Amino acid sequence: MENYPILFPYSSSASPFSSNMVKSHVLTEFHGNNPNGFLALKTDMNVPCSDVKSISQSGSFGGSESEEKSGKKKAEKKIRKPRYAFQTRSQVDILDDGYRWRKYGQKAVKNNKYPRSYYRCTHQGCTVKKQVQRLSKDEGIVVTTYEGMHTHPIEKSTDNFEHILNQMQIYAAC
DNA sequence: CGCATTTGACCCGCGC
DNA sequence: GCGCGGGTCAAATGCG
Repeated sequence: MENYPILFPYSSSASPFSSNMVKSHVLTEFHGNNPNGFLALKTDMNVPCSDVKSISQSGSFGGSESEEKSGKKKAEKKIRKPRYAFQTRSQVDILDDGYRWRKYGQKAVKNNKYPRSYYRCTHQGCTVKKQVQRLSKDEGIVVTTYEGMHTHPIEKSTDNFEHILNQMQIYAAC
């Protein structure tokens, strides 16, 4: 597996942010552009929550709520799901937000030498999806696109205070 | 043993 | 009607 040069010495496979090392790393990254440390994350979100733009293509995107993927008997595919794009500066594209994600696909993007990863929330009934893509132009830029909203509590273990702090700030941004 | 990840195949919408 | 691009599924594999 072609991993990234950044390795997590901690065994927390699901908690990239669990290590203070990562924290300081991210902090440093953000600090480069924002003097607010973690708060910079929100500042770094050039695309606020109001950036709900309609996705005119990919009907499958809007059909994950309660419809199957039959793709032939869809009556209300007009409801486009909002997409939230977060552009962050990080070497790691696995930006853990506290939820459990299961990767279900990976595709290479045109005009991009890096593949795009598709993740899905493993929570039952939760249809939230997210995709992570990094720009080939700037490998330090990672675009995380969230789709849908979580209707369940975060199931992250509380072994990370920094993580929770981070979460609160993210929510506060919205 | 259970679950997350991987990777190729398949499917669908759109443009030509 | 075919080809392309993008998205998702699903079986196999690896790992904790």
